[in-house]
Amino acid sequence: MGITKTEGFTATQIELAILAKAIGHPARIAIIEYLLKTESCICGDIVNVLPLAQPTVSQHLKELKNAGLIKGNIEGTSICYCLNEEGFNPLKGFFEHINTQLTKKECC
Amino acid sequence: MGITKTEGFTATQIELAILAKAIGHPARIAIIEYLLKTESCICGDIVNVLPLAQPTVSQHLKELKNAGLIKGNIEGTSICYCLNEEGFNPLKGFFEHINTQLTKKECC
DNA sequence: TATATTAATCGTAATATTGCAATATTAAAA
DNA sequence: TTTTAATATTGCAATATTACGATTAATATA
Repeated sequence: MGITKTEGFTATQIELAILAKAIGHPARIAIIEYLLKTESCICGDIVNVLPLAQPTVSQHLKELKNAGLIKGNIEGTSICYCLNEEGFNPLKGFFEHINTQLTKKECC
Repeated sequence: MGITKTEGFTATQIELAILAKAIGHPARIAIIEYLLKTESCICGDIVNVLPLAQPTVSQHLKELKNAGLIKGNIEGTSICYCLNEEGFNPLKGFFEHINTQLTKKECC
């Protein structure tokens, strides 16, 4: 079907899935890494860094923005994108949870 | 196109994307959570916990297995699935990296 | 051996994603 | 006001994903 069933899952599970899915593309990983290492929150030269056409990059930026992982500020003709710290919190918590639980058990 | 371009991205970026994508579905989040909290690595009753049909669950398990996030051991007619600790390391590292880098900068 | 039981696989319909060319939009600069 | 520059949006085509019924495969058990 291509459509993801949501009934029967918790809001947290759905939220985590949406966030992980947003990160689940090399271009979007690359964008996050770029925004992480750039001093000033650089804008549209993200396009020059990625091996993708401008509309495609714009689309990926939109998805990260929808997921709440980045935010964009208009600055003249260009737009300053940067990471949204709080956006990462649910996933951060999830991995911390995995980390503490996993060490307690050994099976298979 | 639906096909993800990989040329131009680093192996790490592609690896992280594949892992994040594998986690990017409520059912697969639910499976991970279930395996985390279950003492013994319980098997096919994962199907009973999820609001999805057995073939669908089987498919999700396969994807988690392909990504290296879980492993399965045959036990008679049933299969014992459990988390693969090392499989989470790349993402764990990625989020630690984000965490340390993010606090250093404040913009937008 | 016949029969359950459990889980994987196949086939398929519905929908989502990815990528890009073409075009539109927006705001600065000339 | 025209032009230019930077981004977003639209409209596809190609491919991937999701979900499930039907079936198969594999192993216990009677």
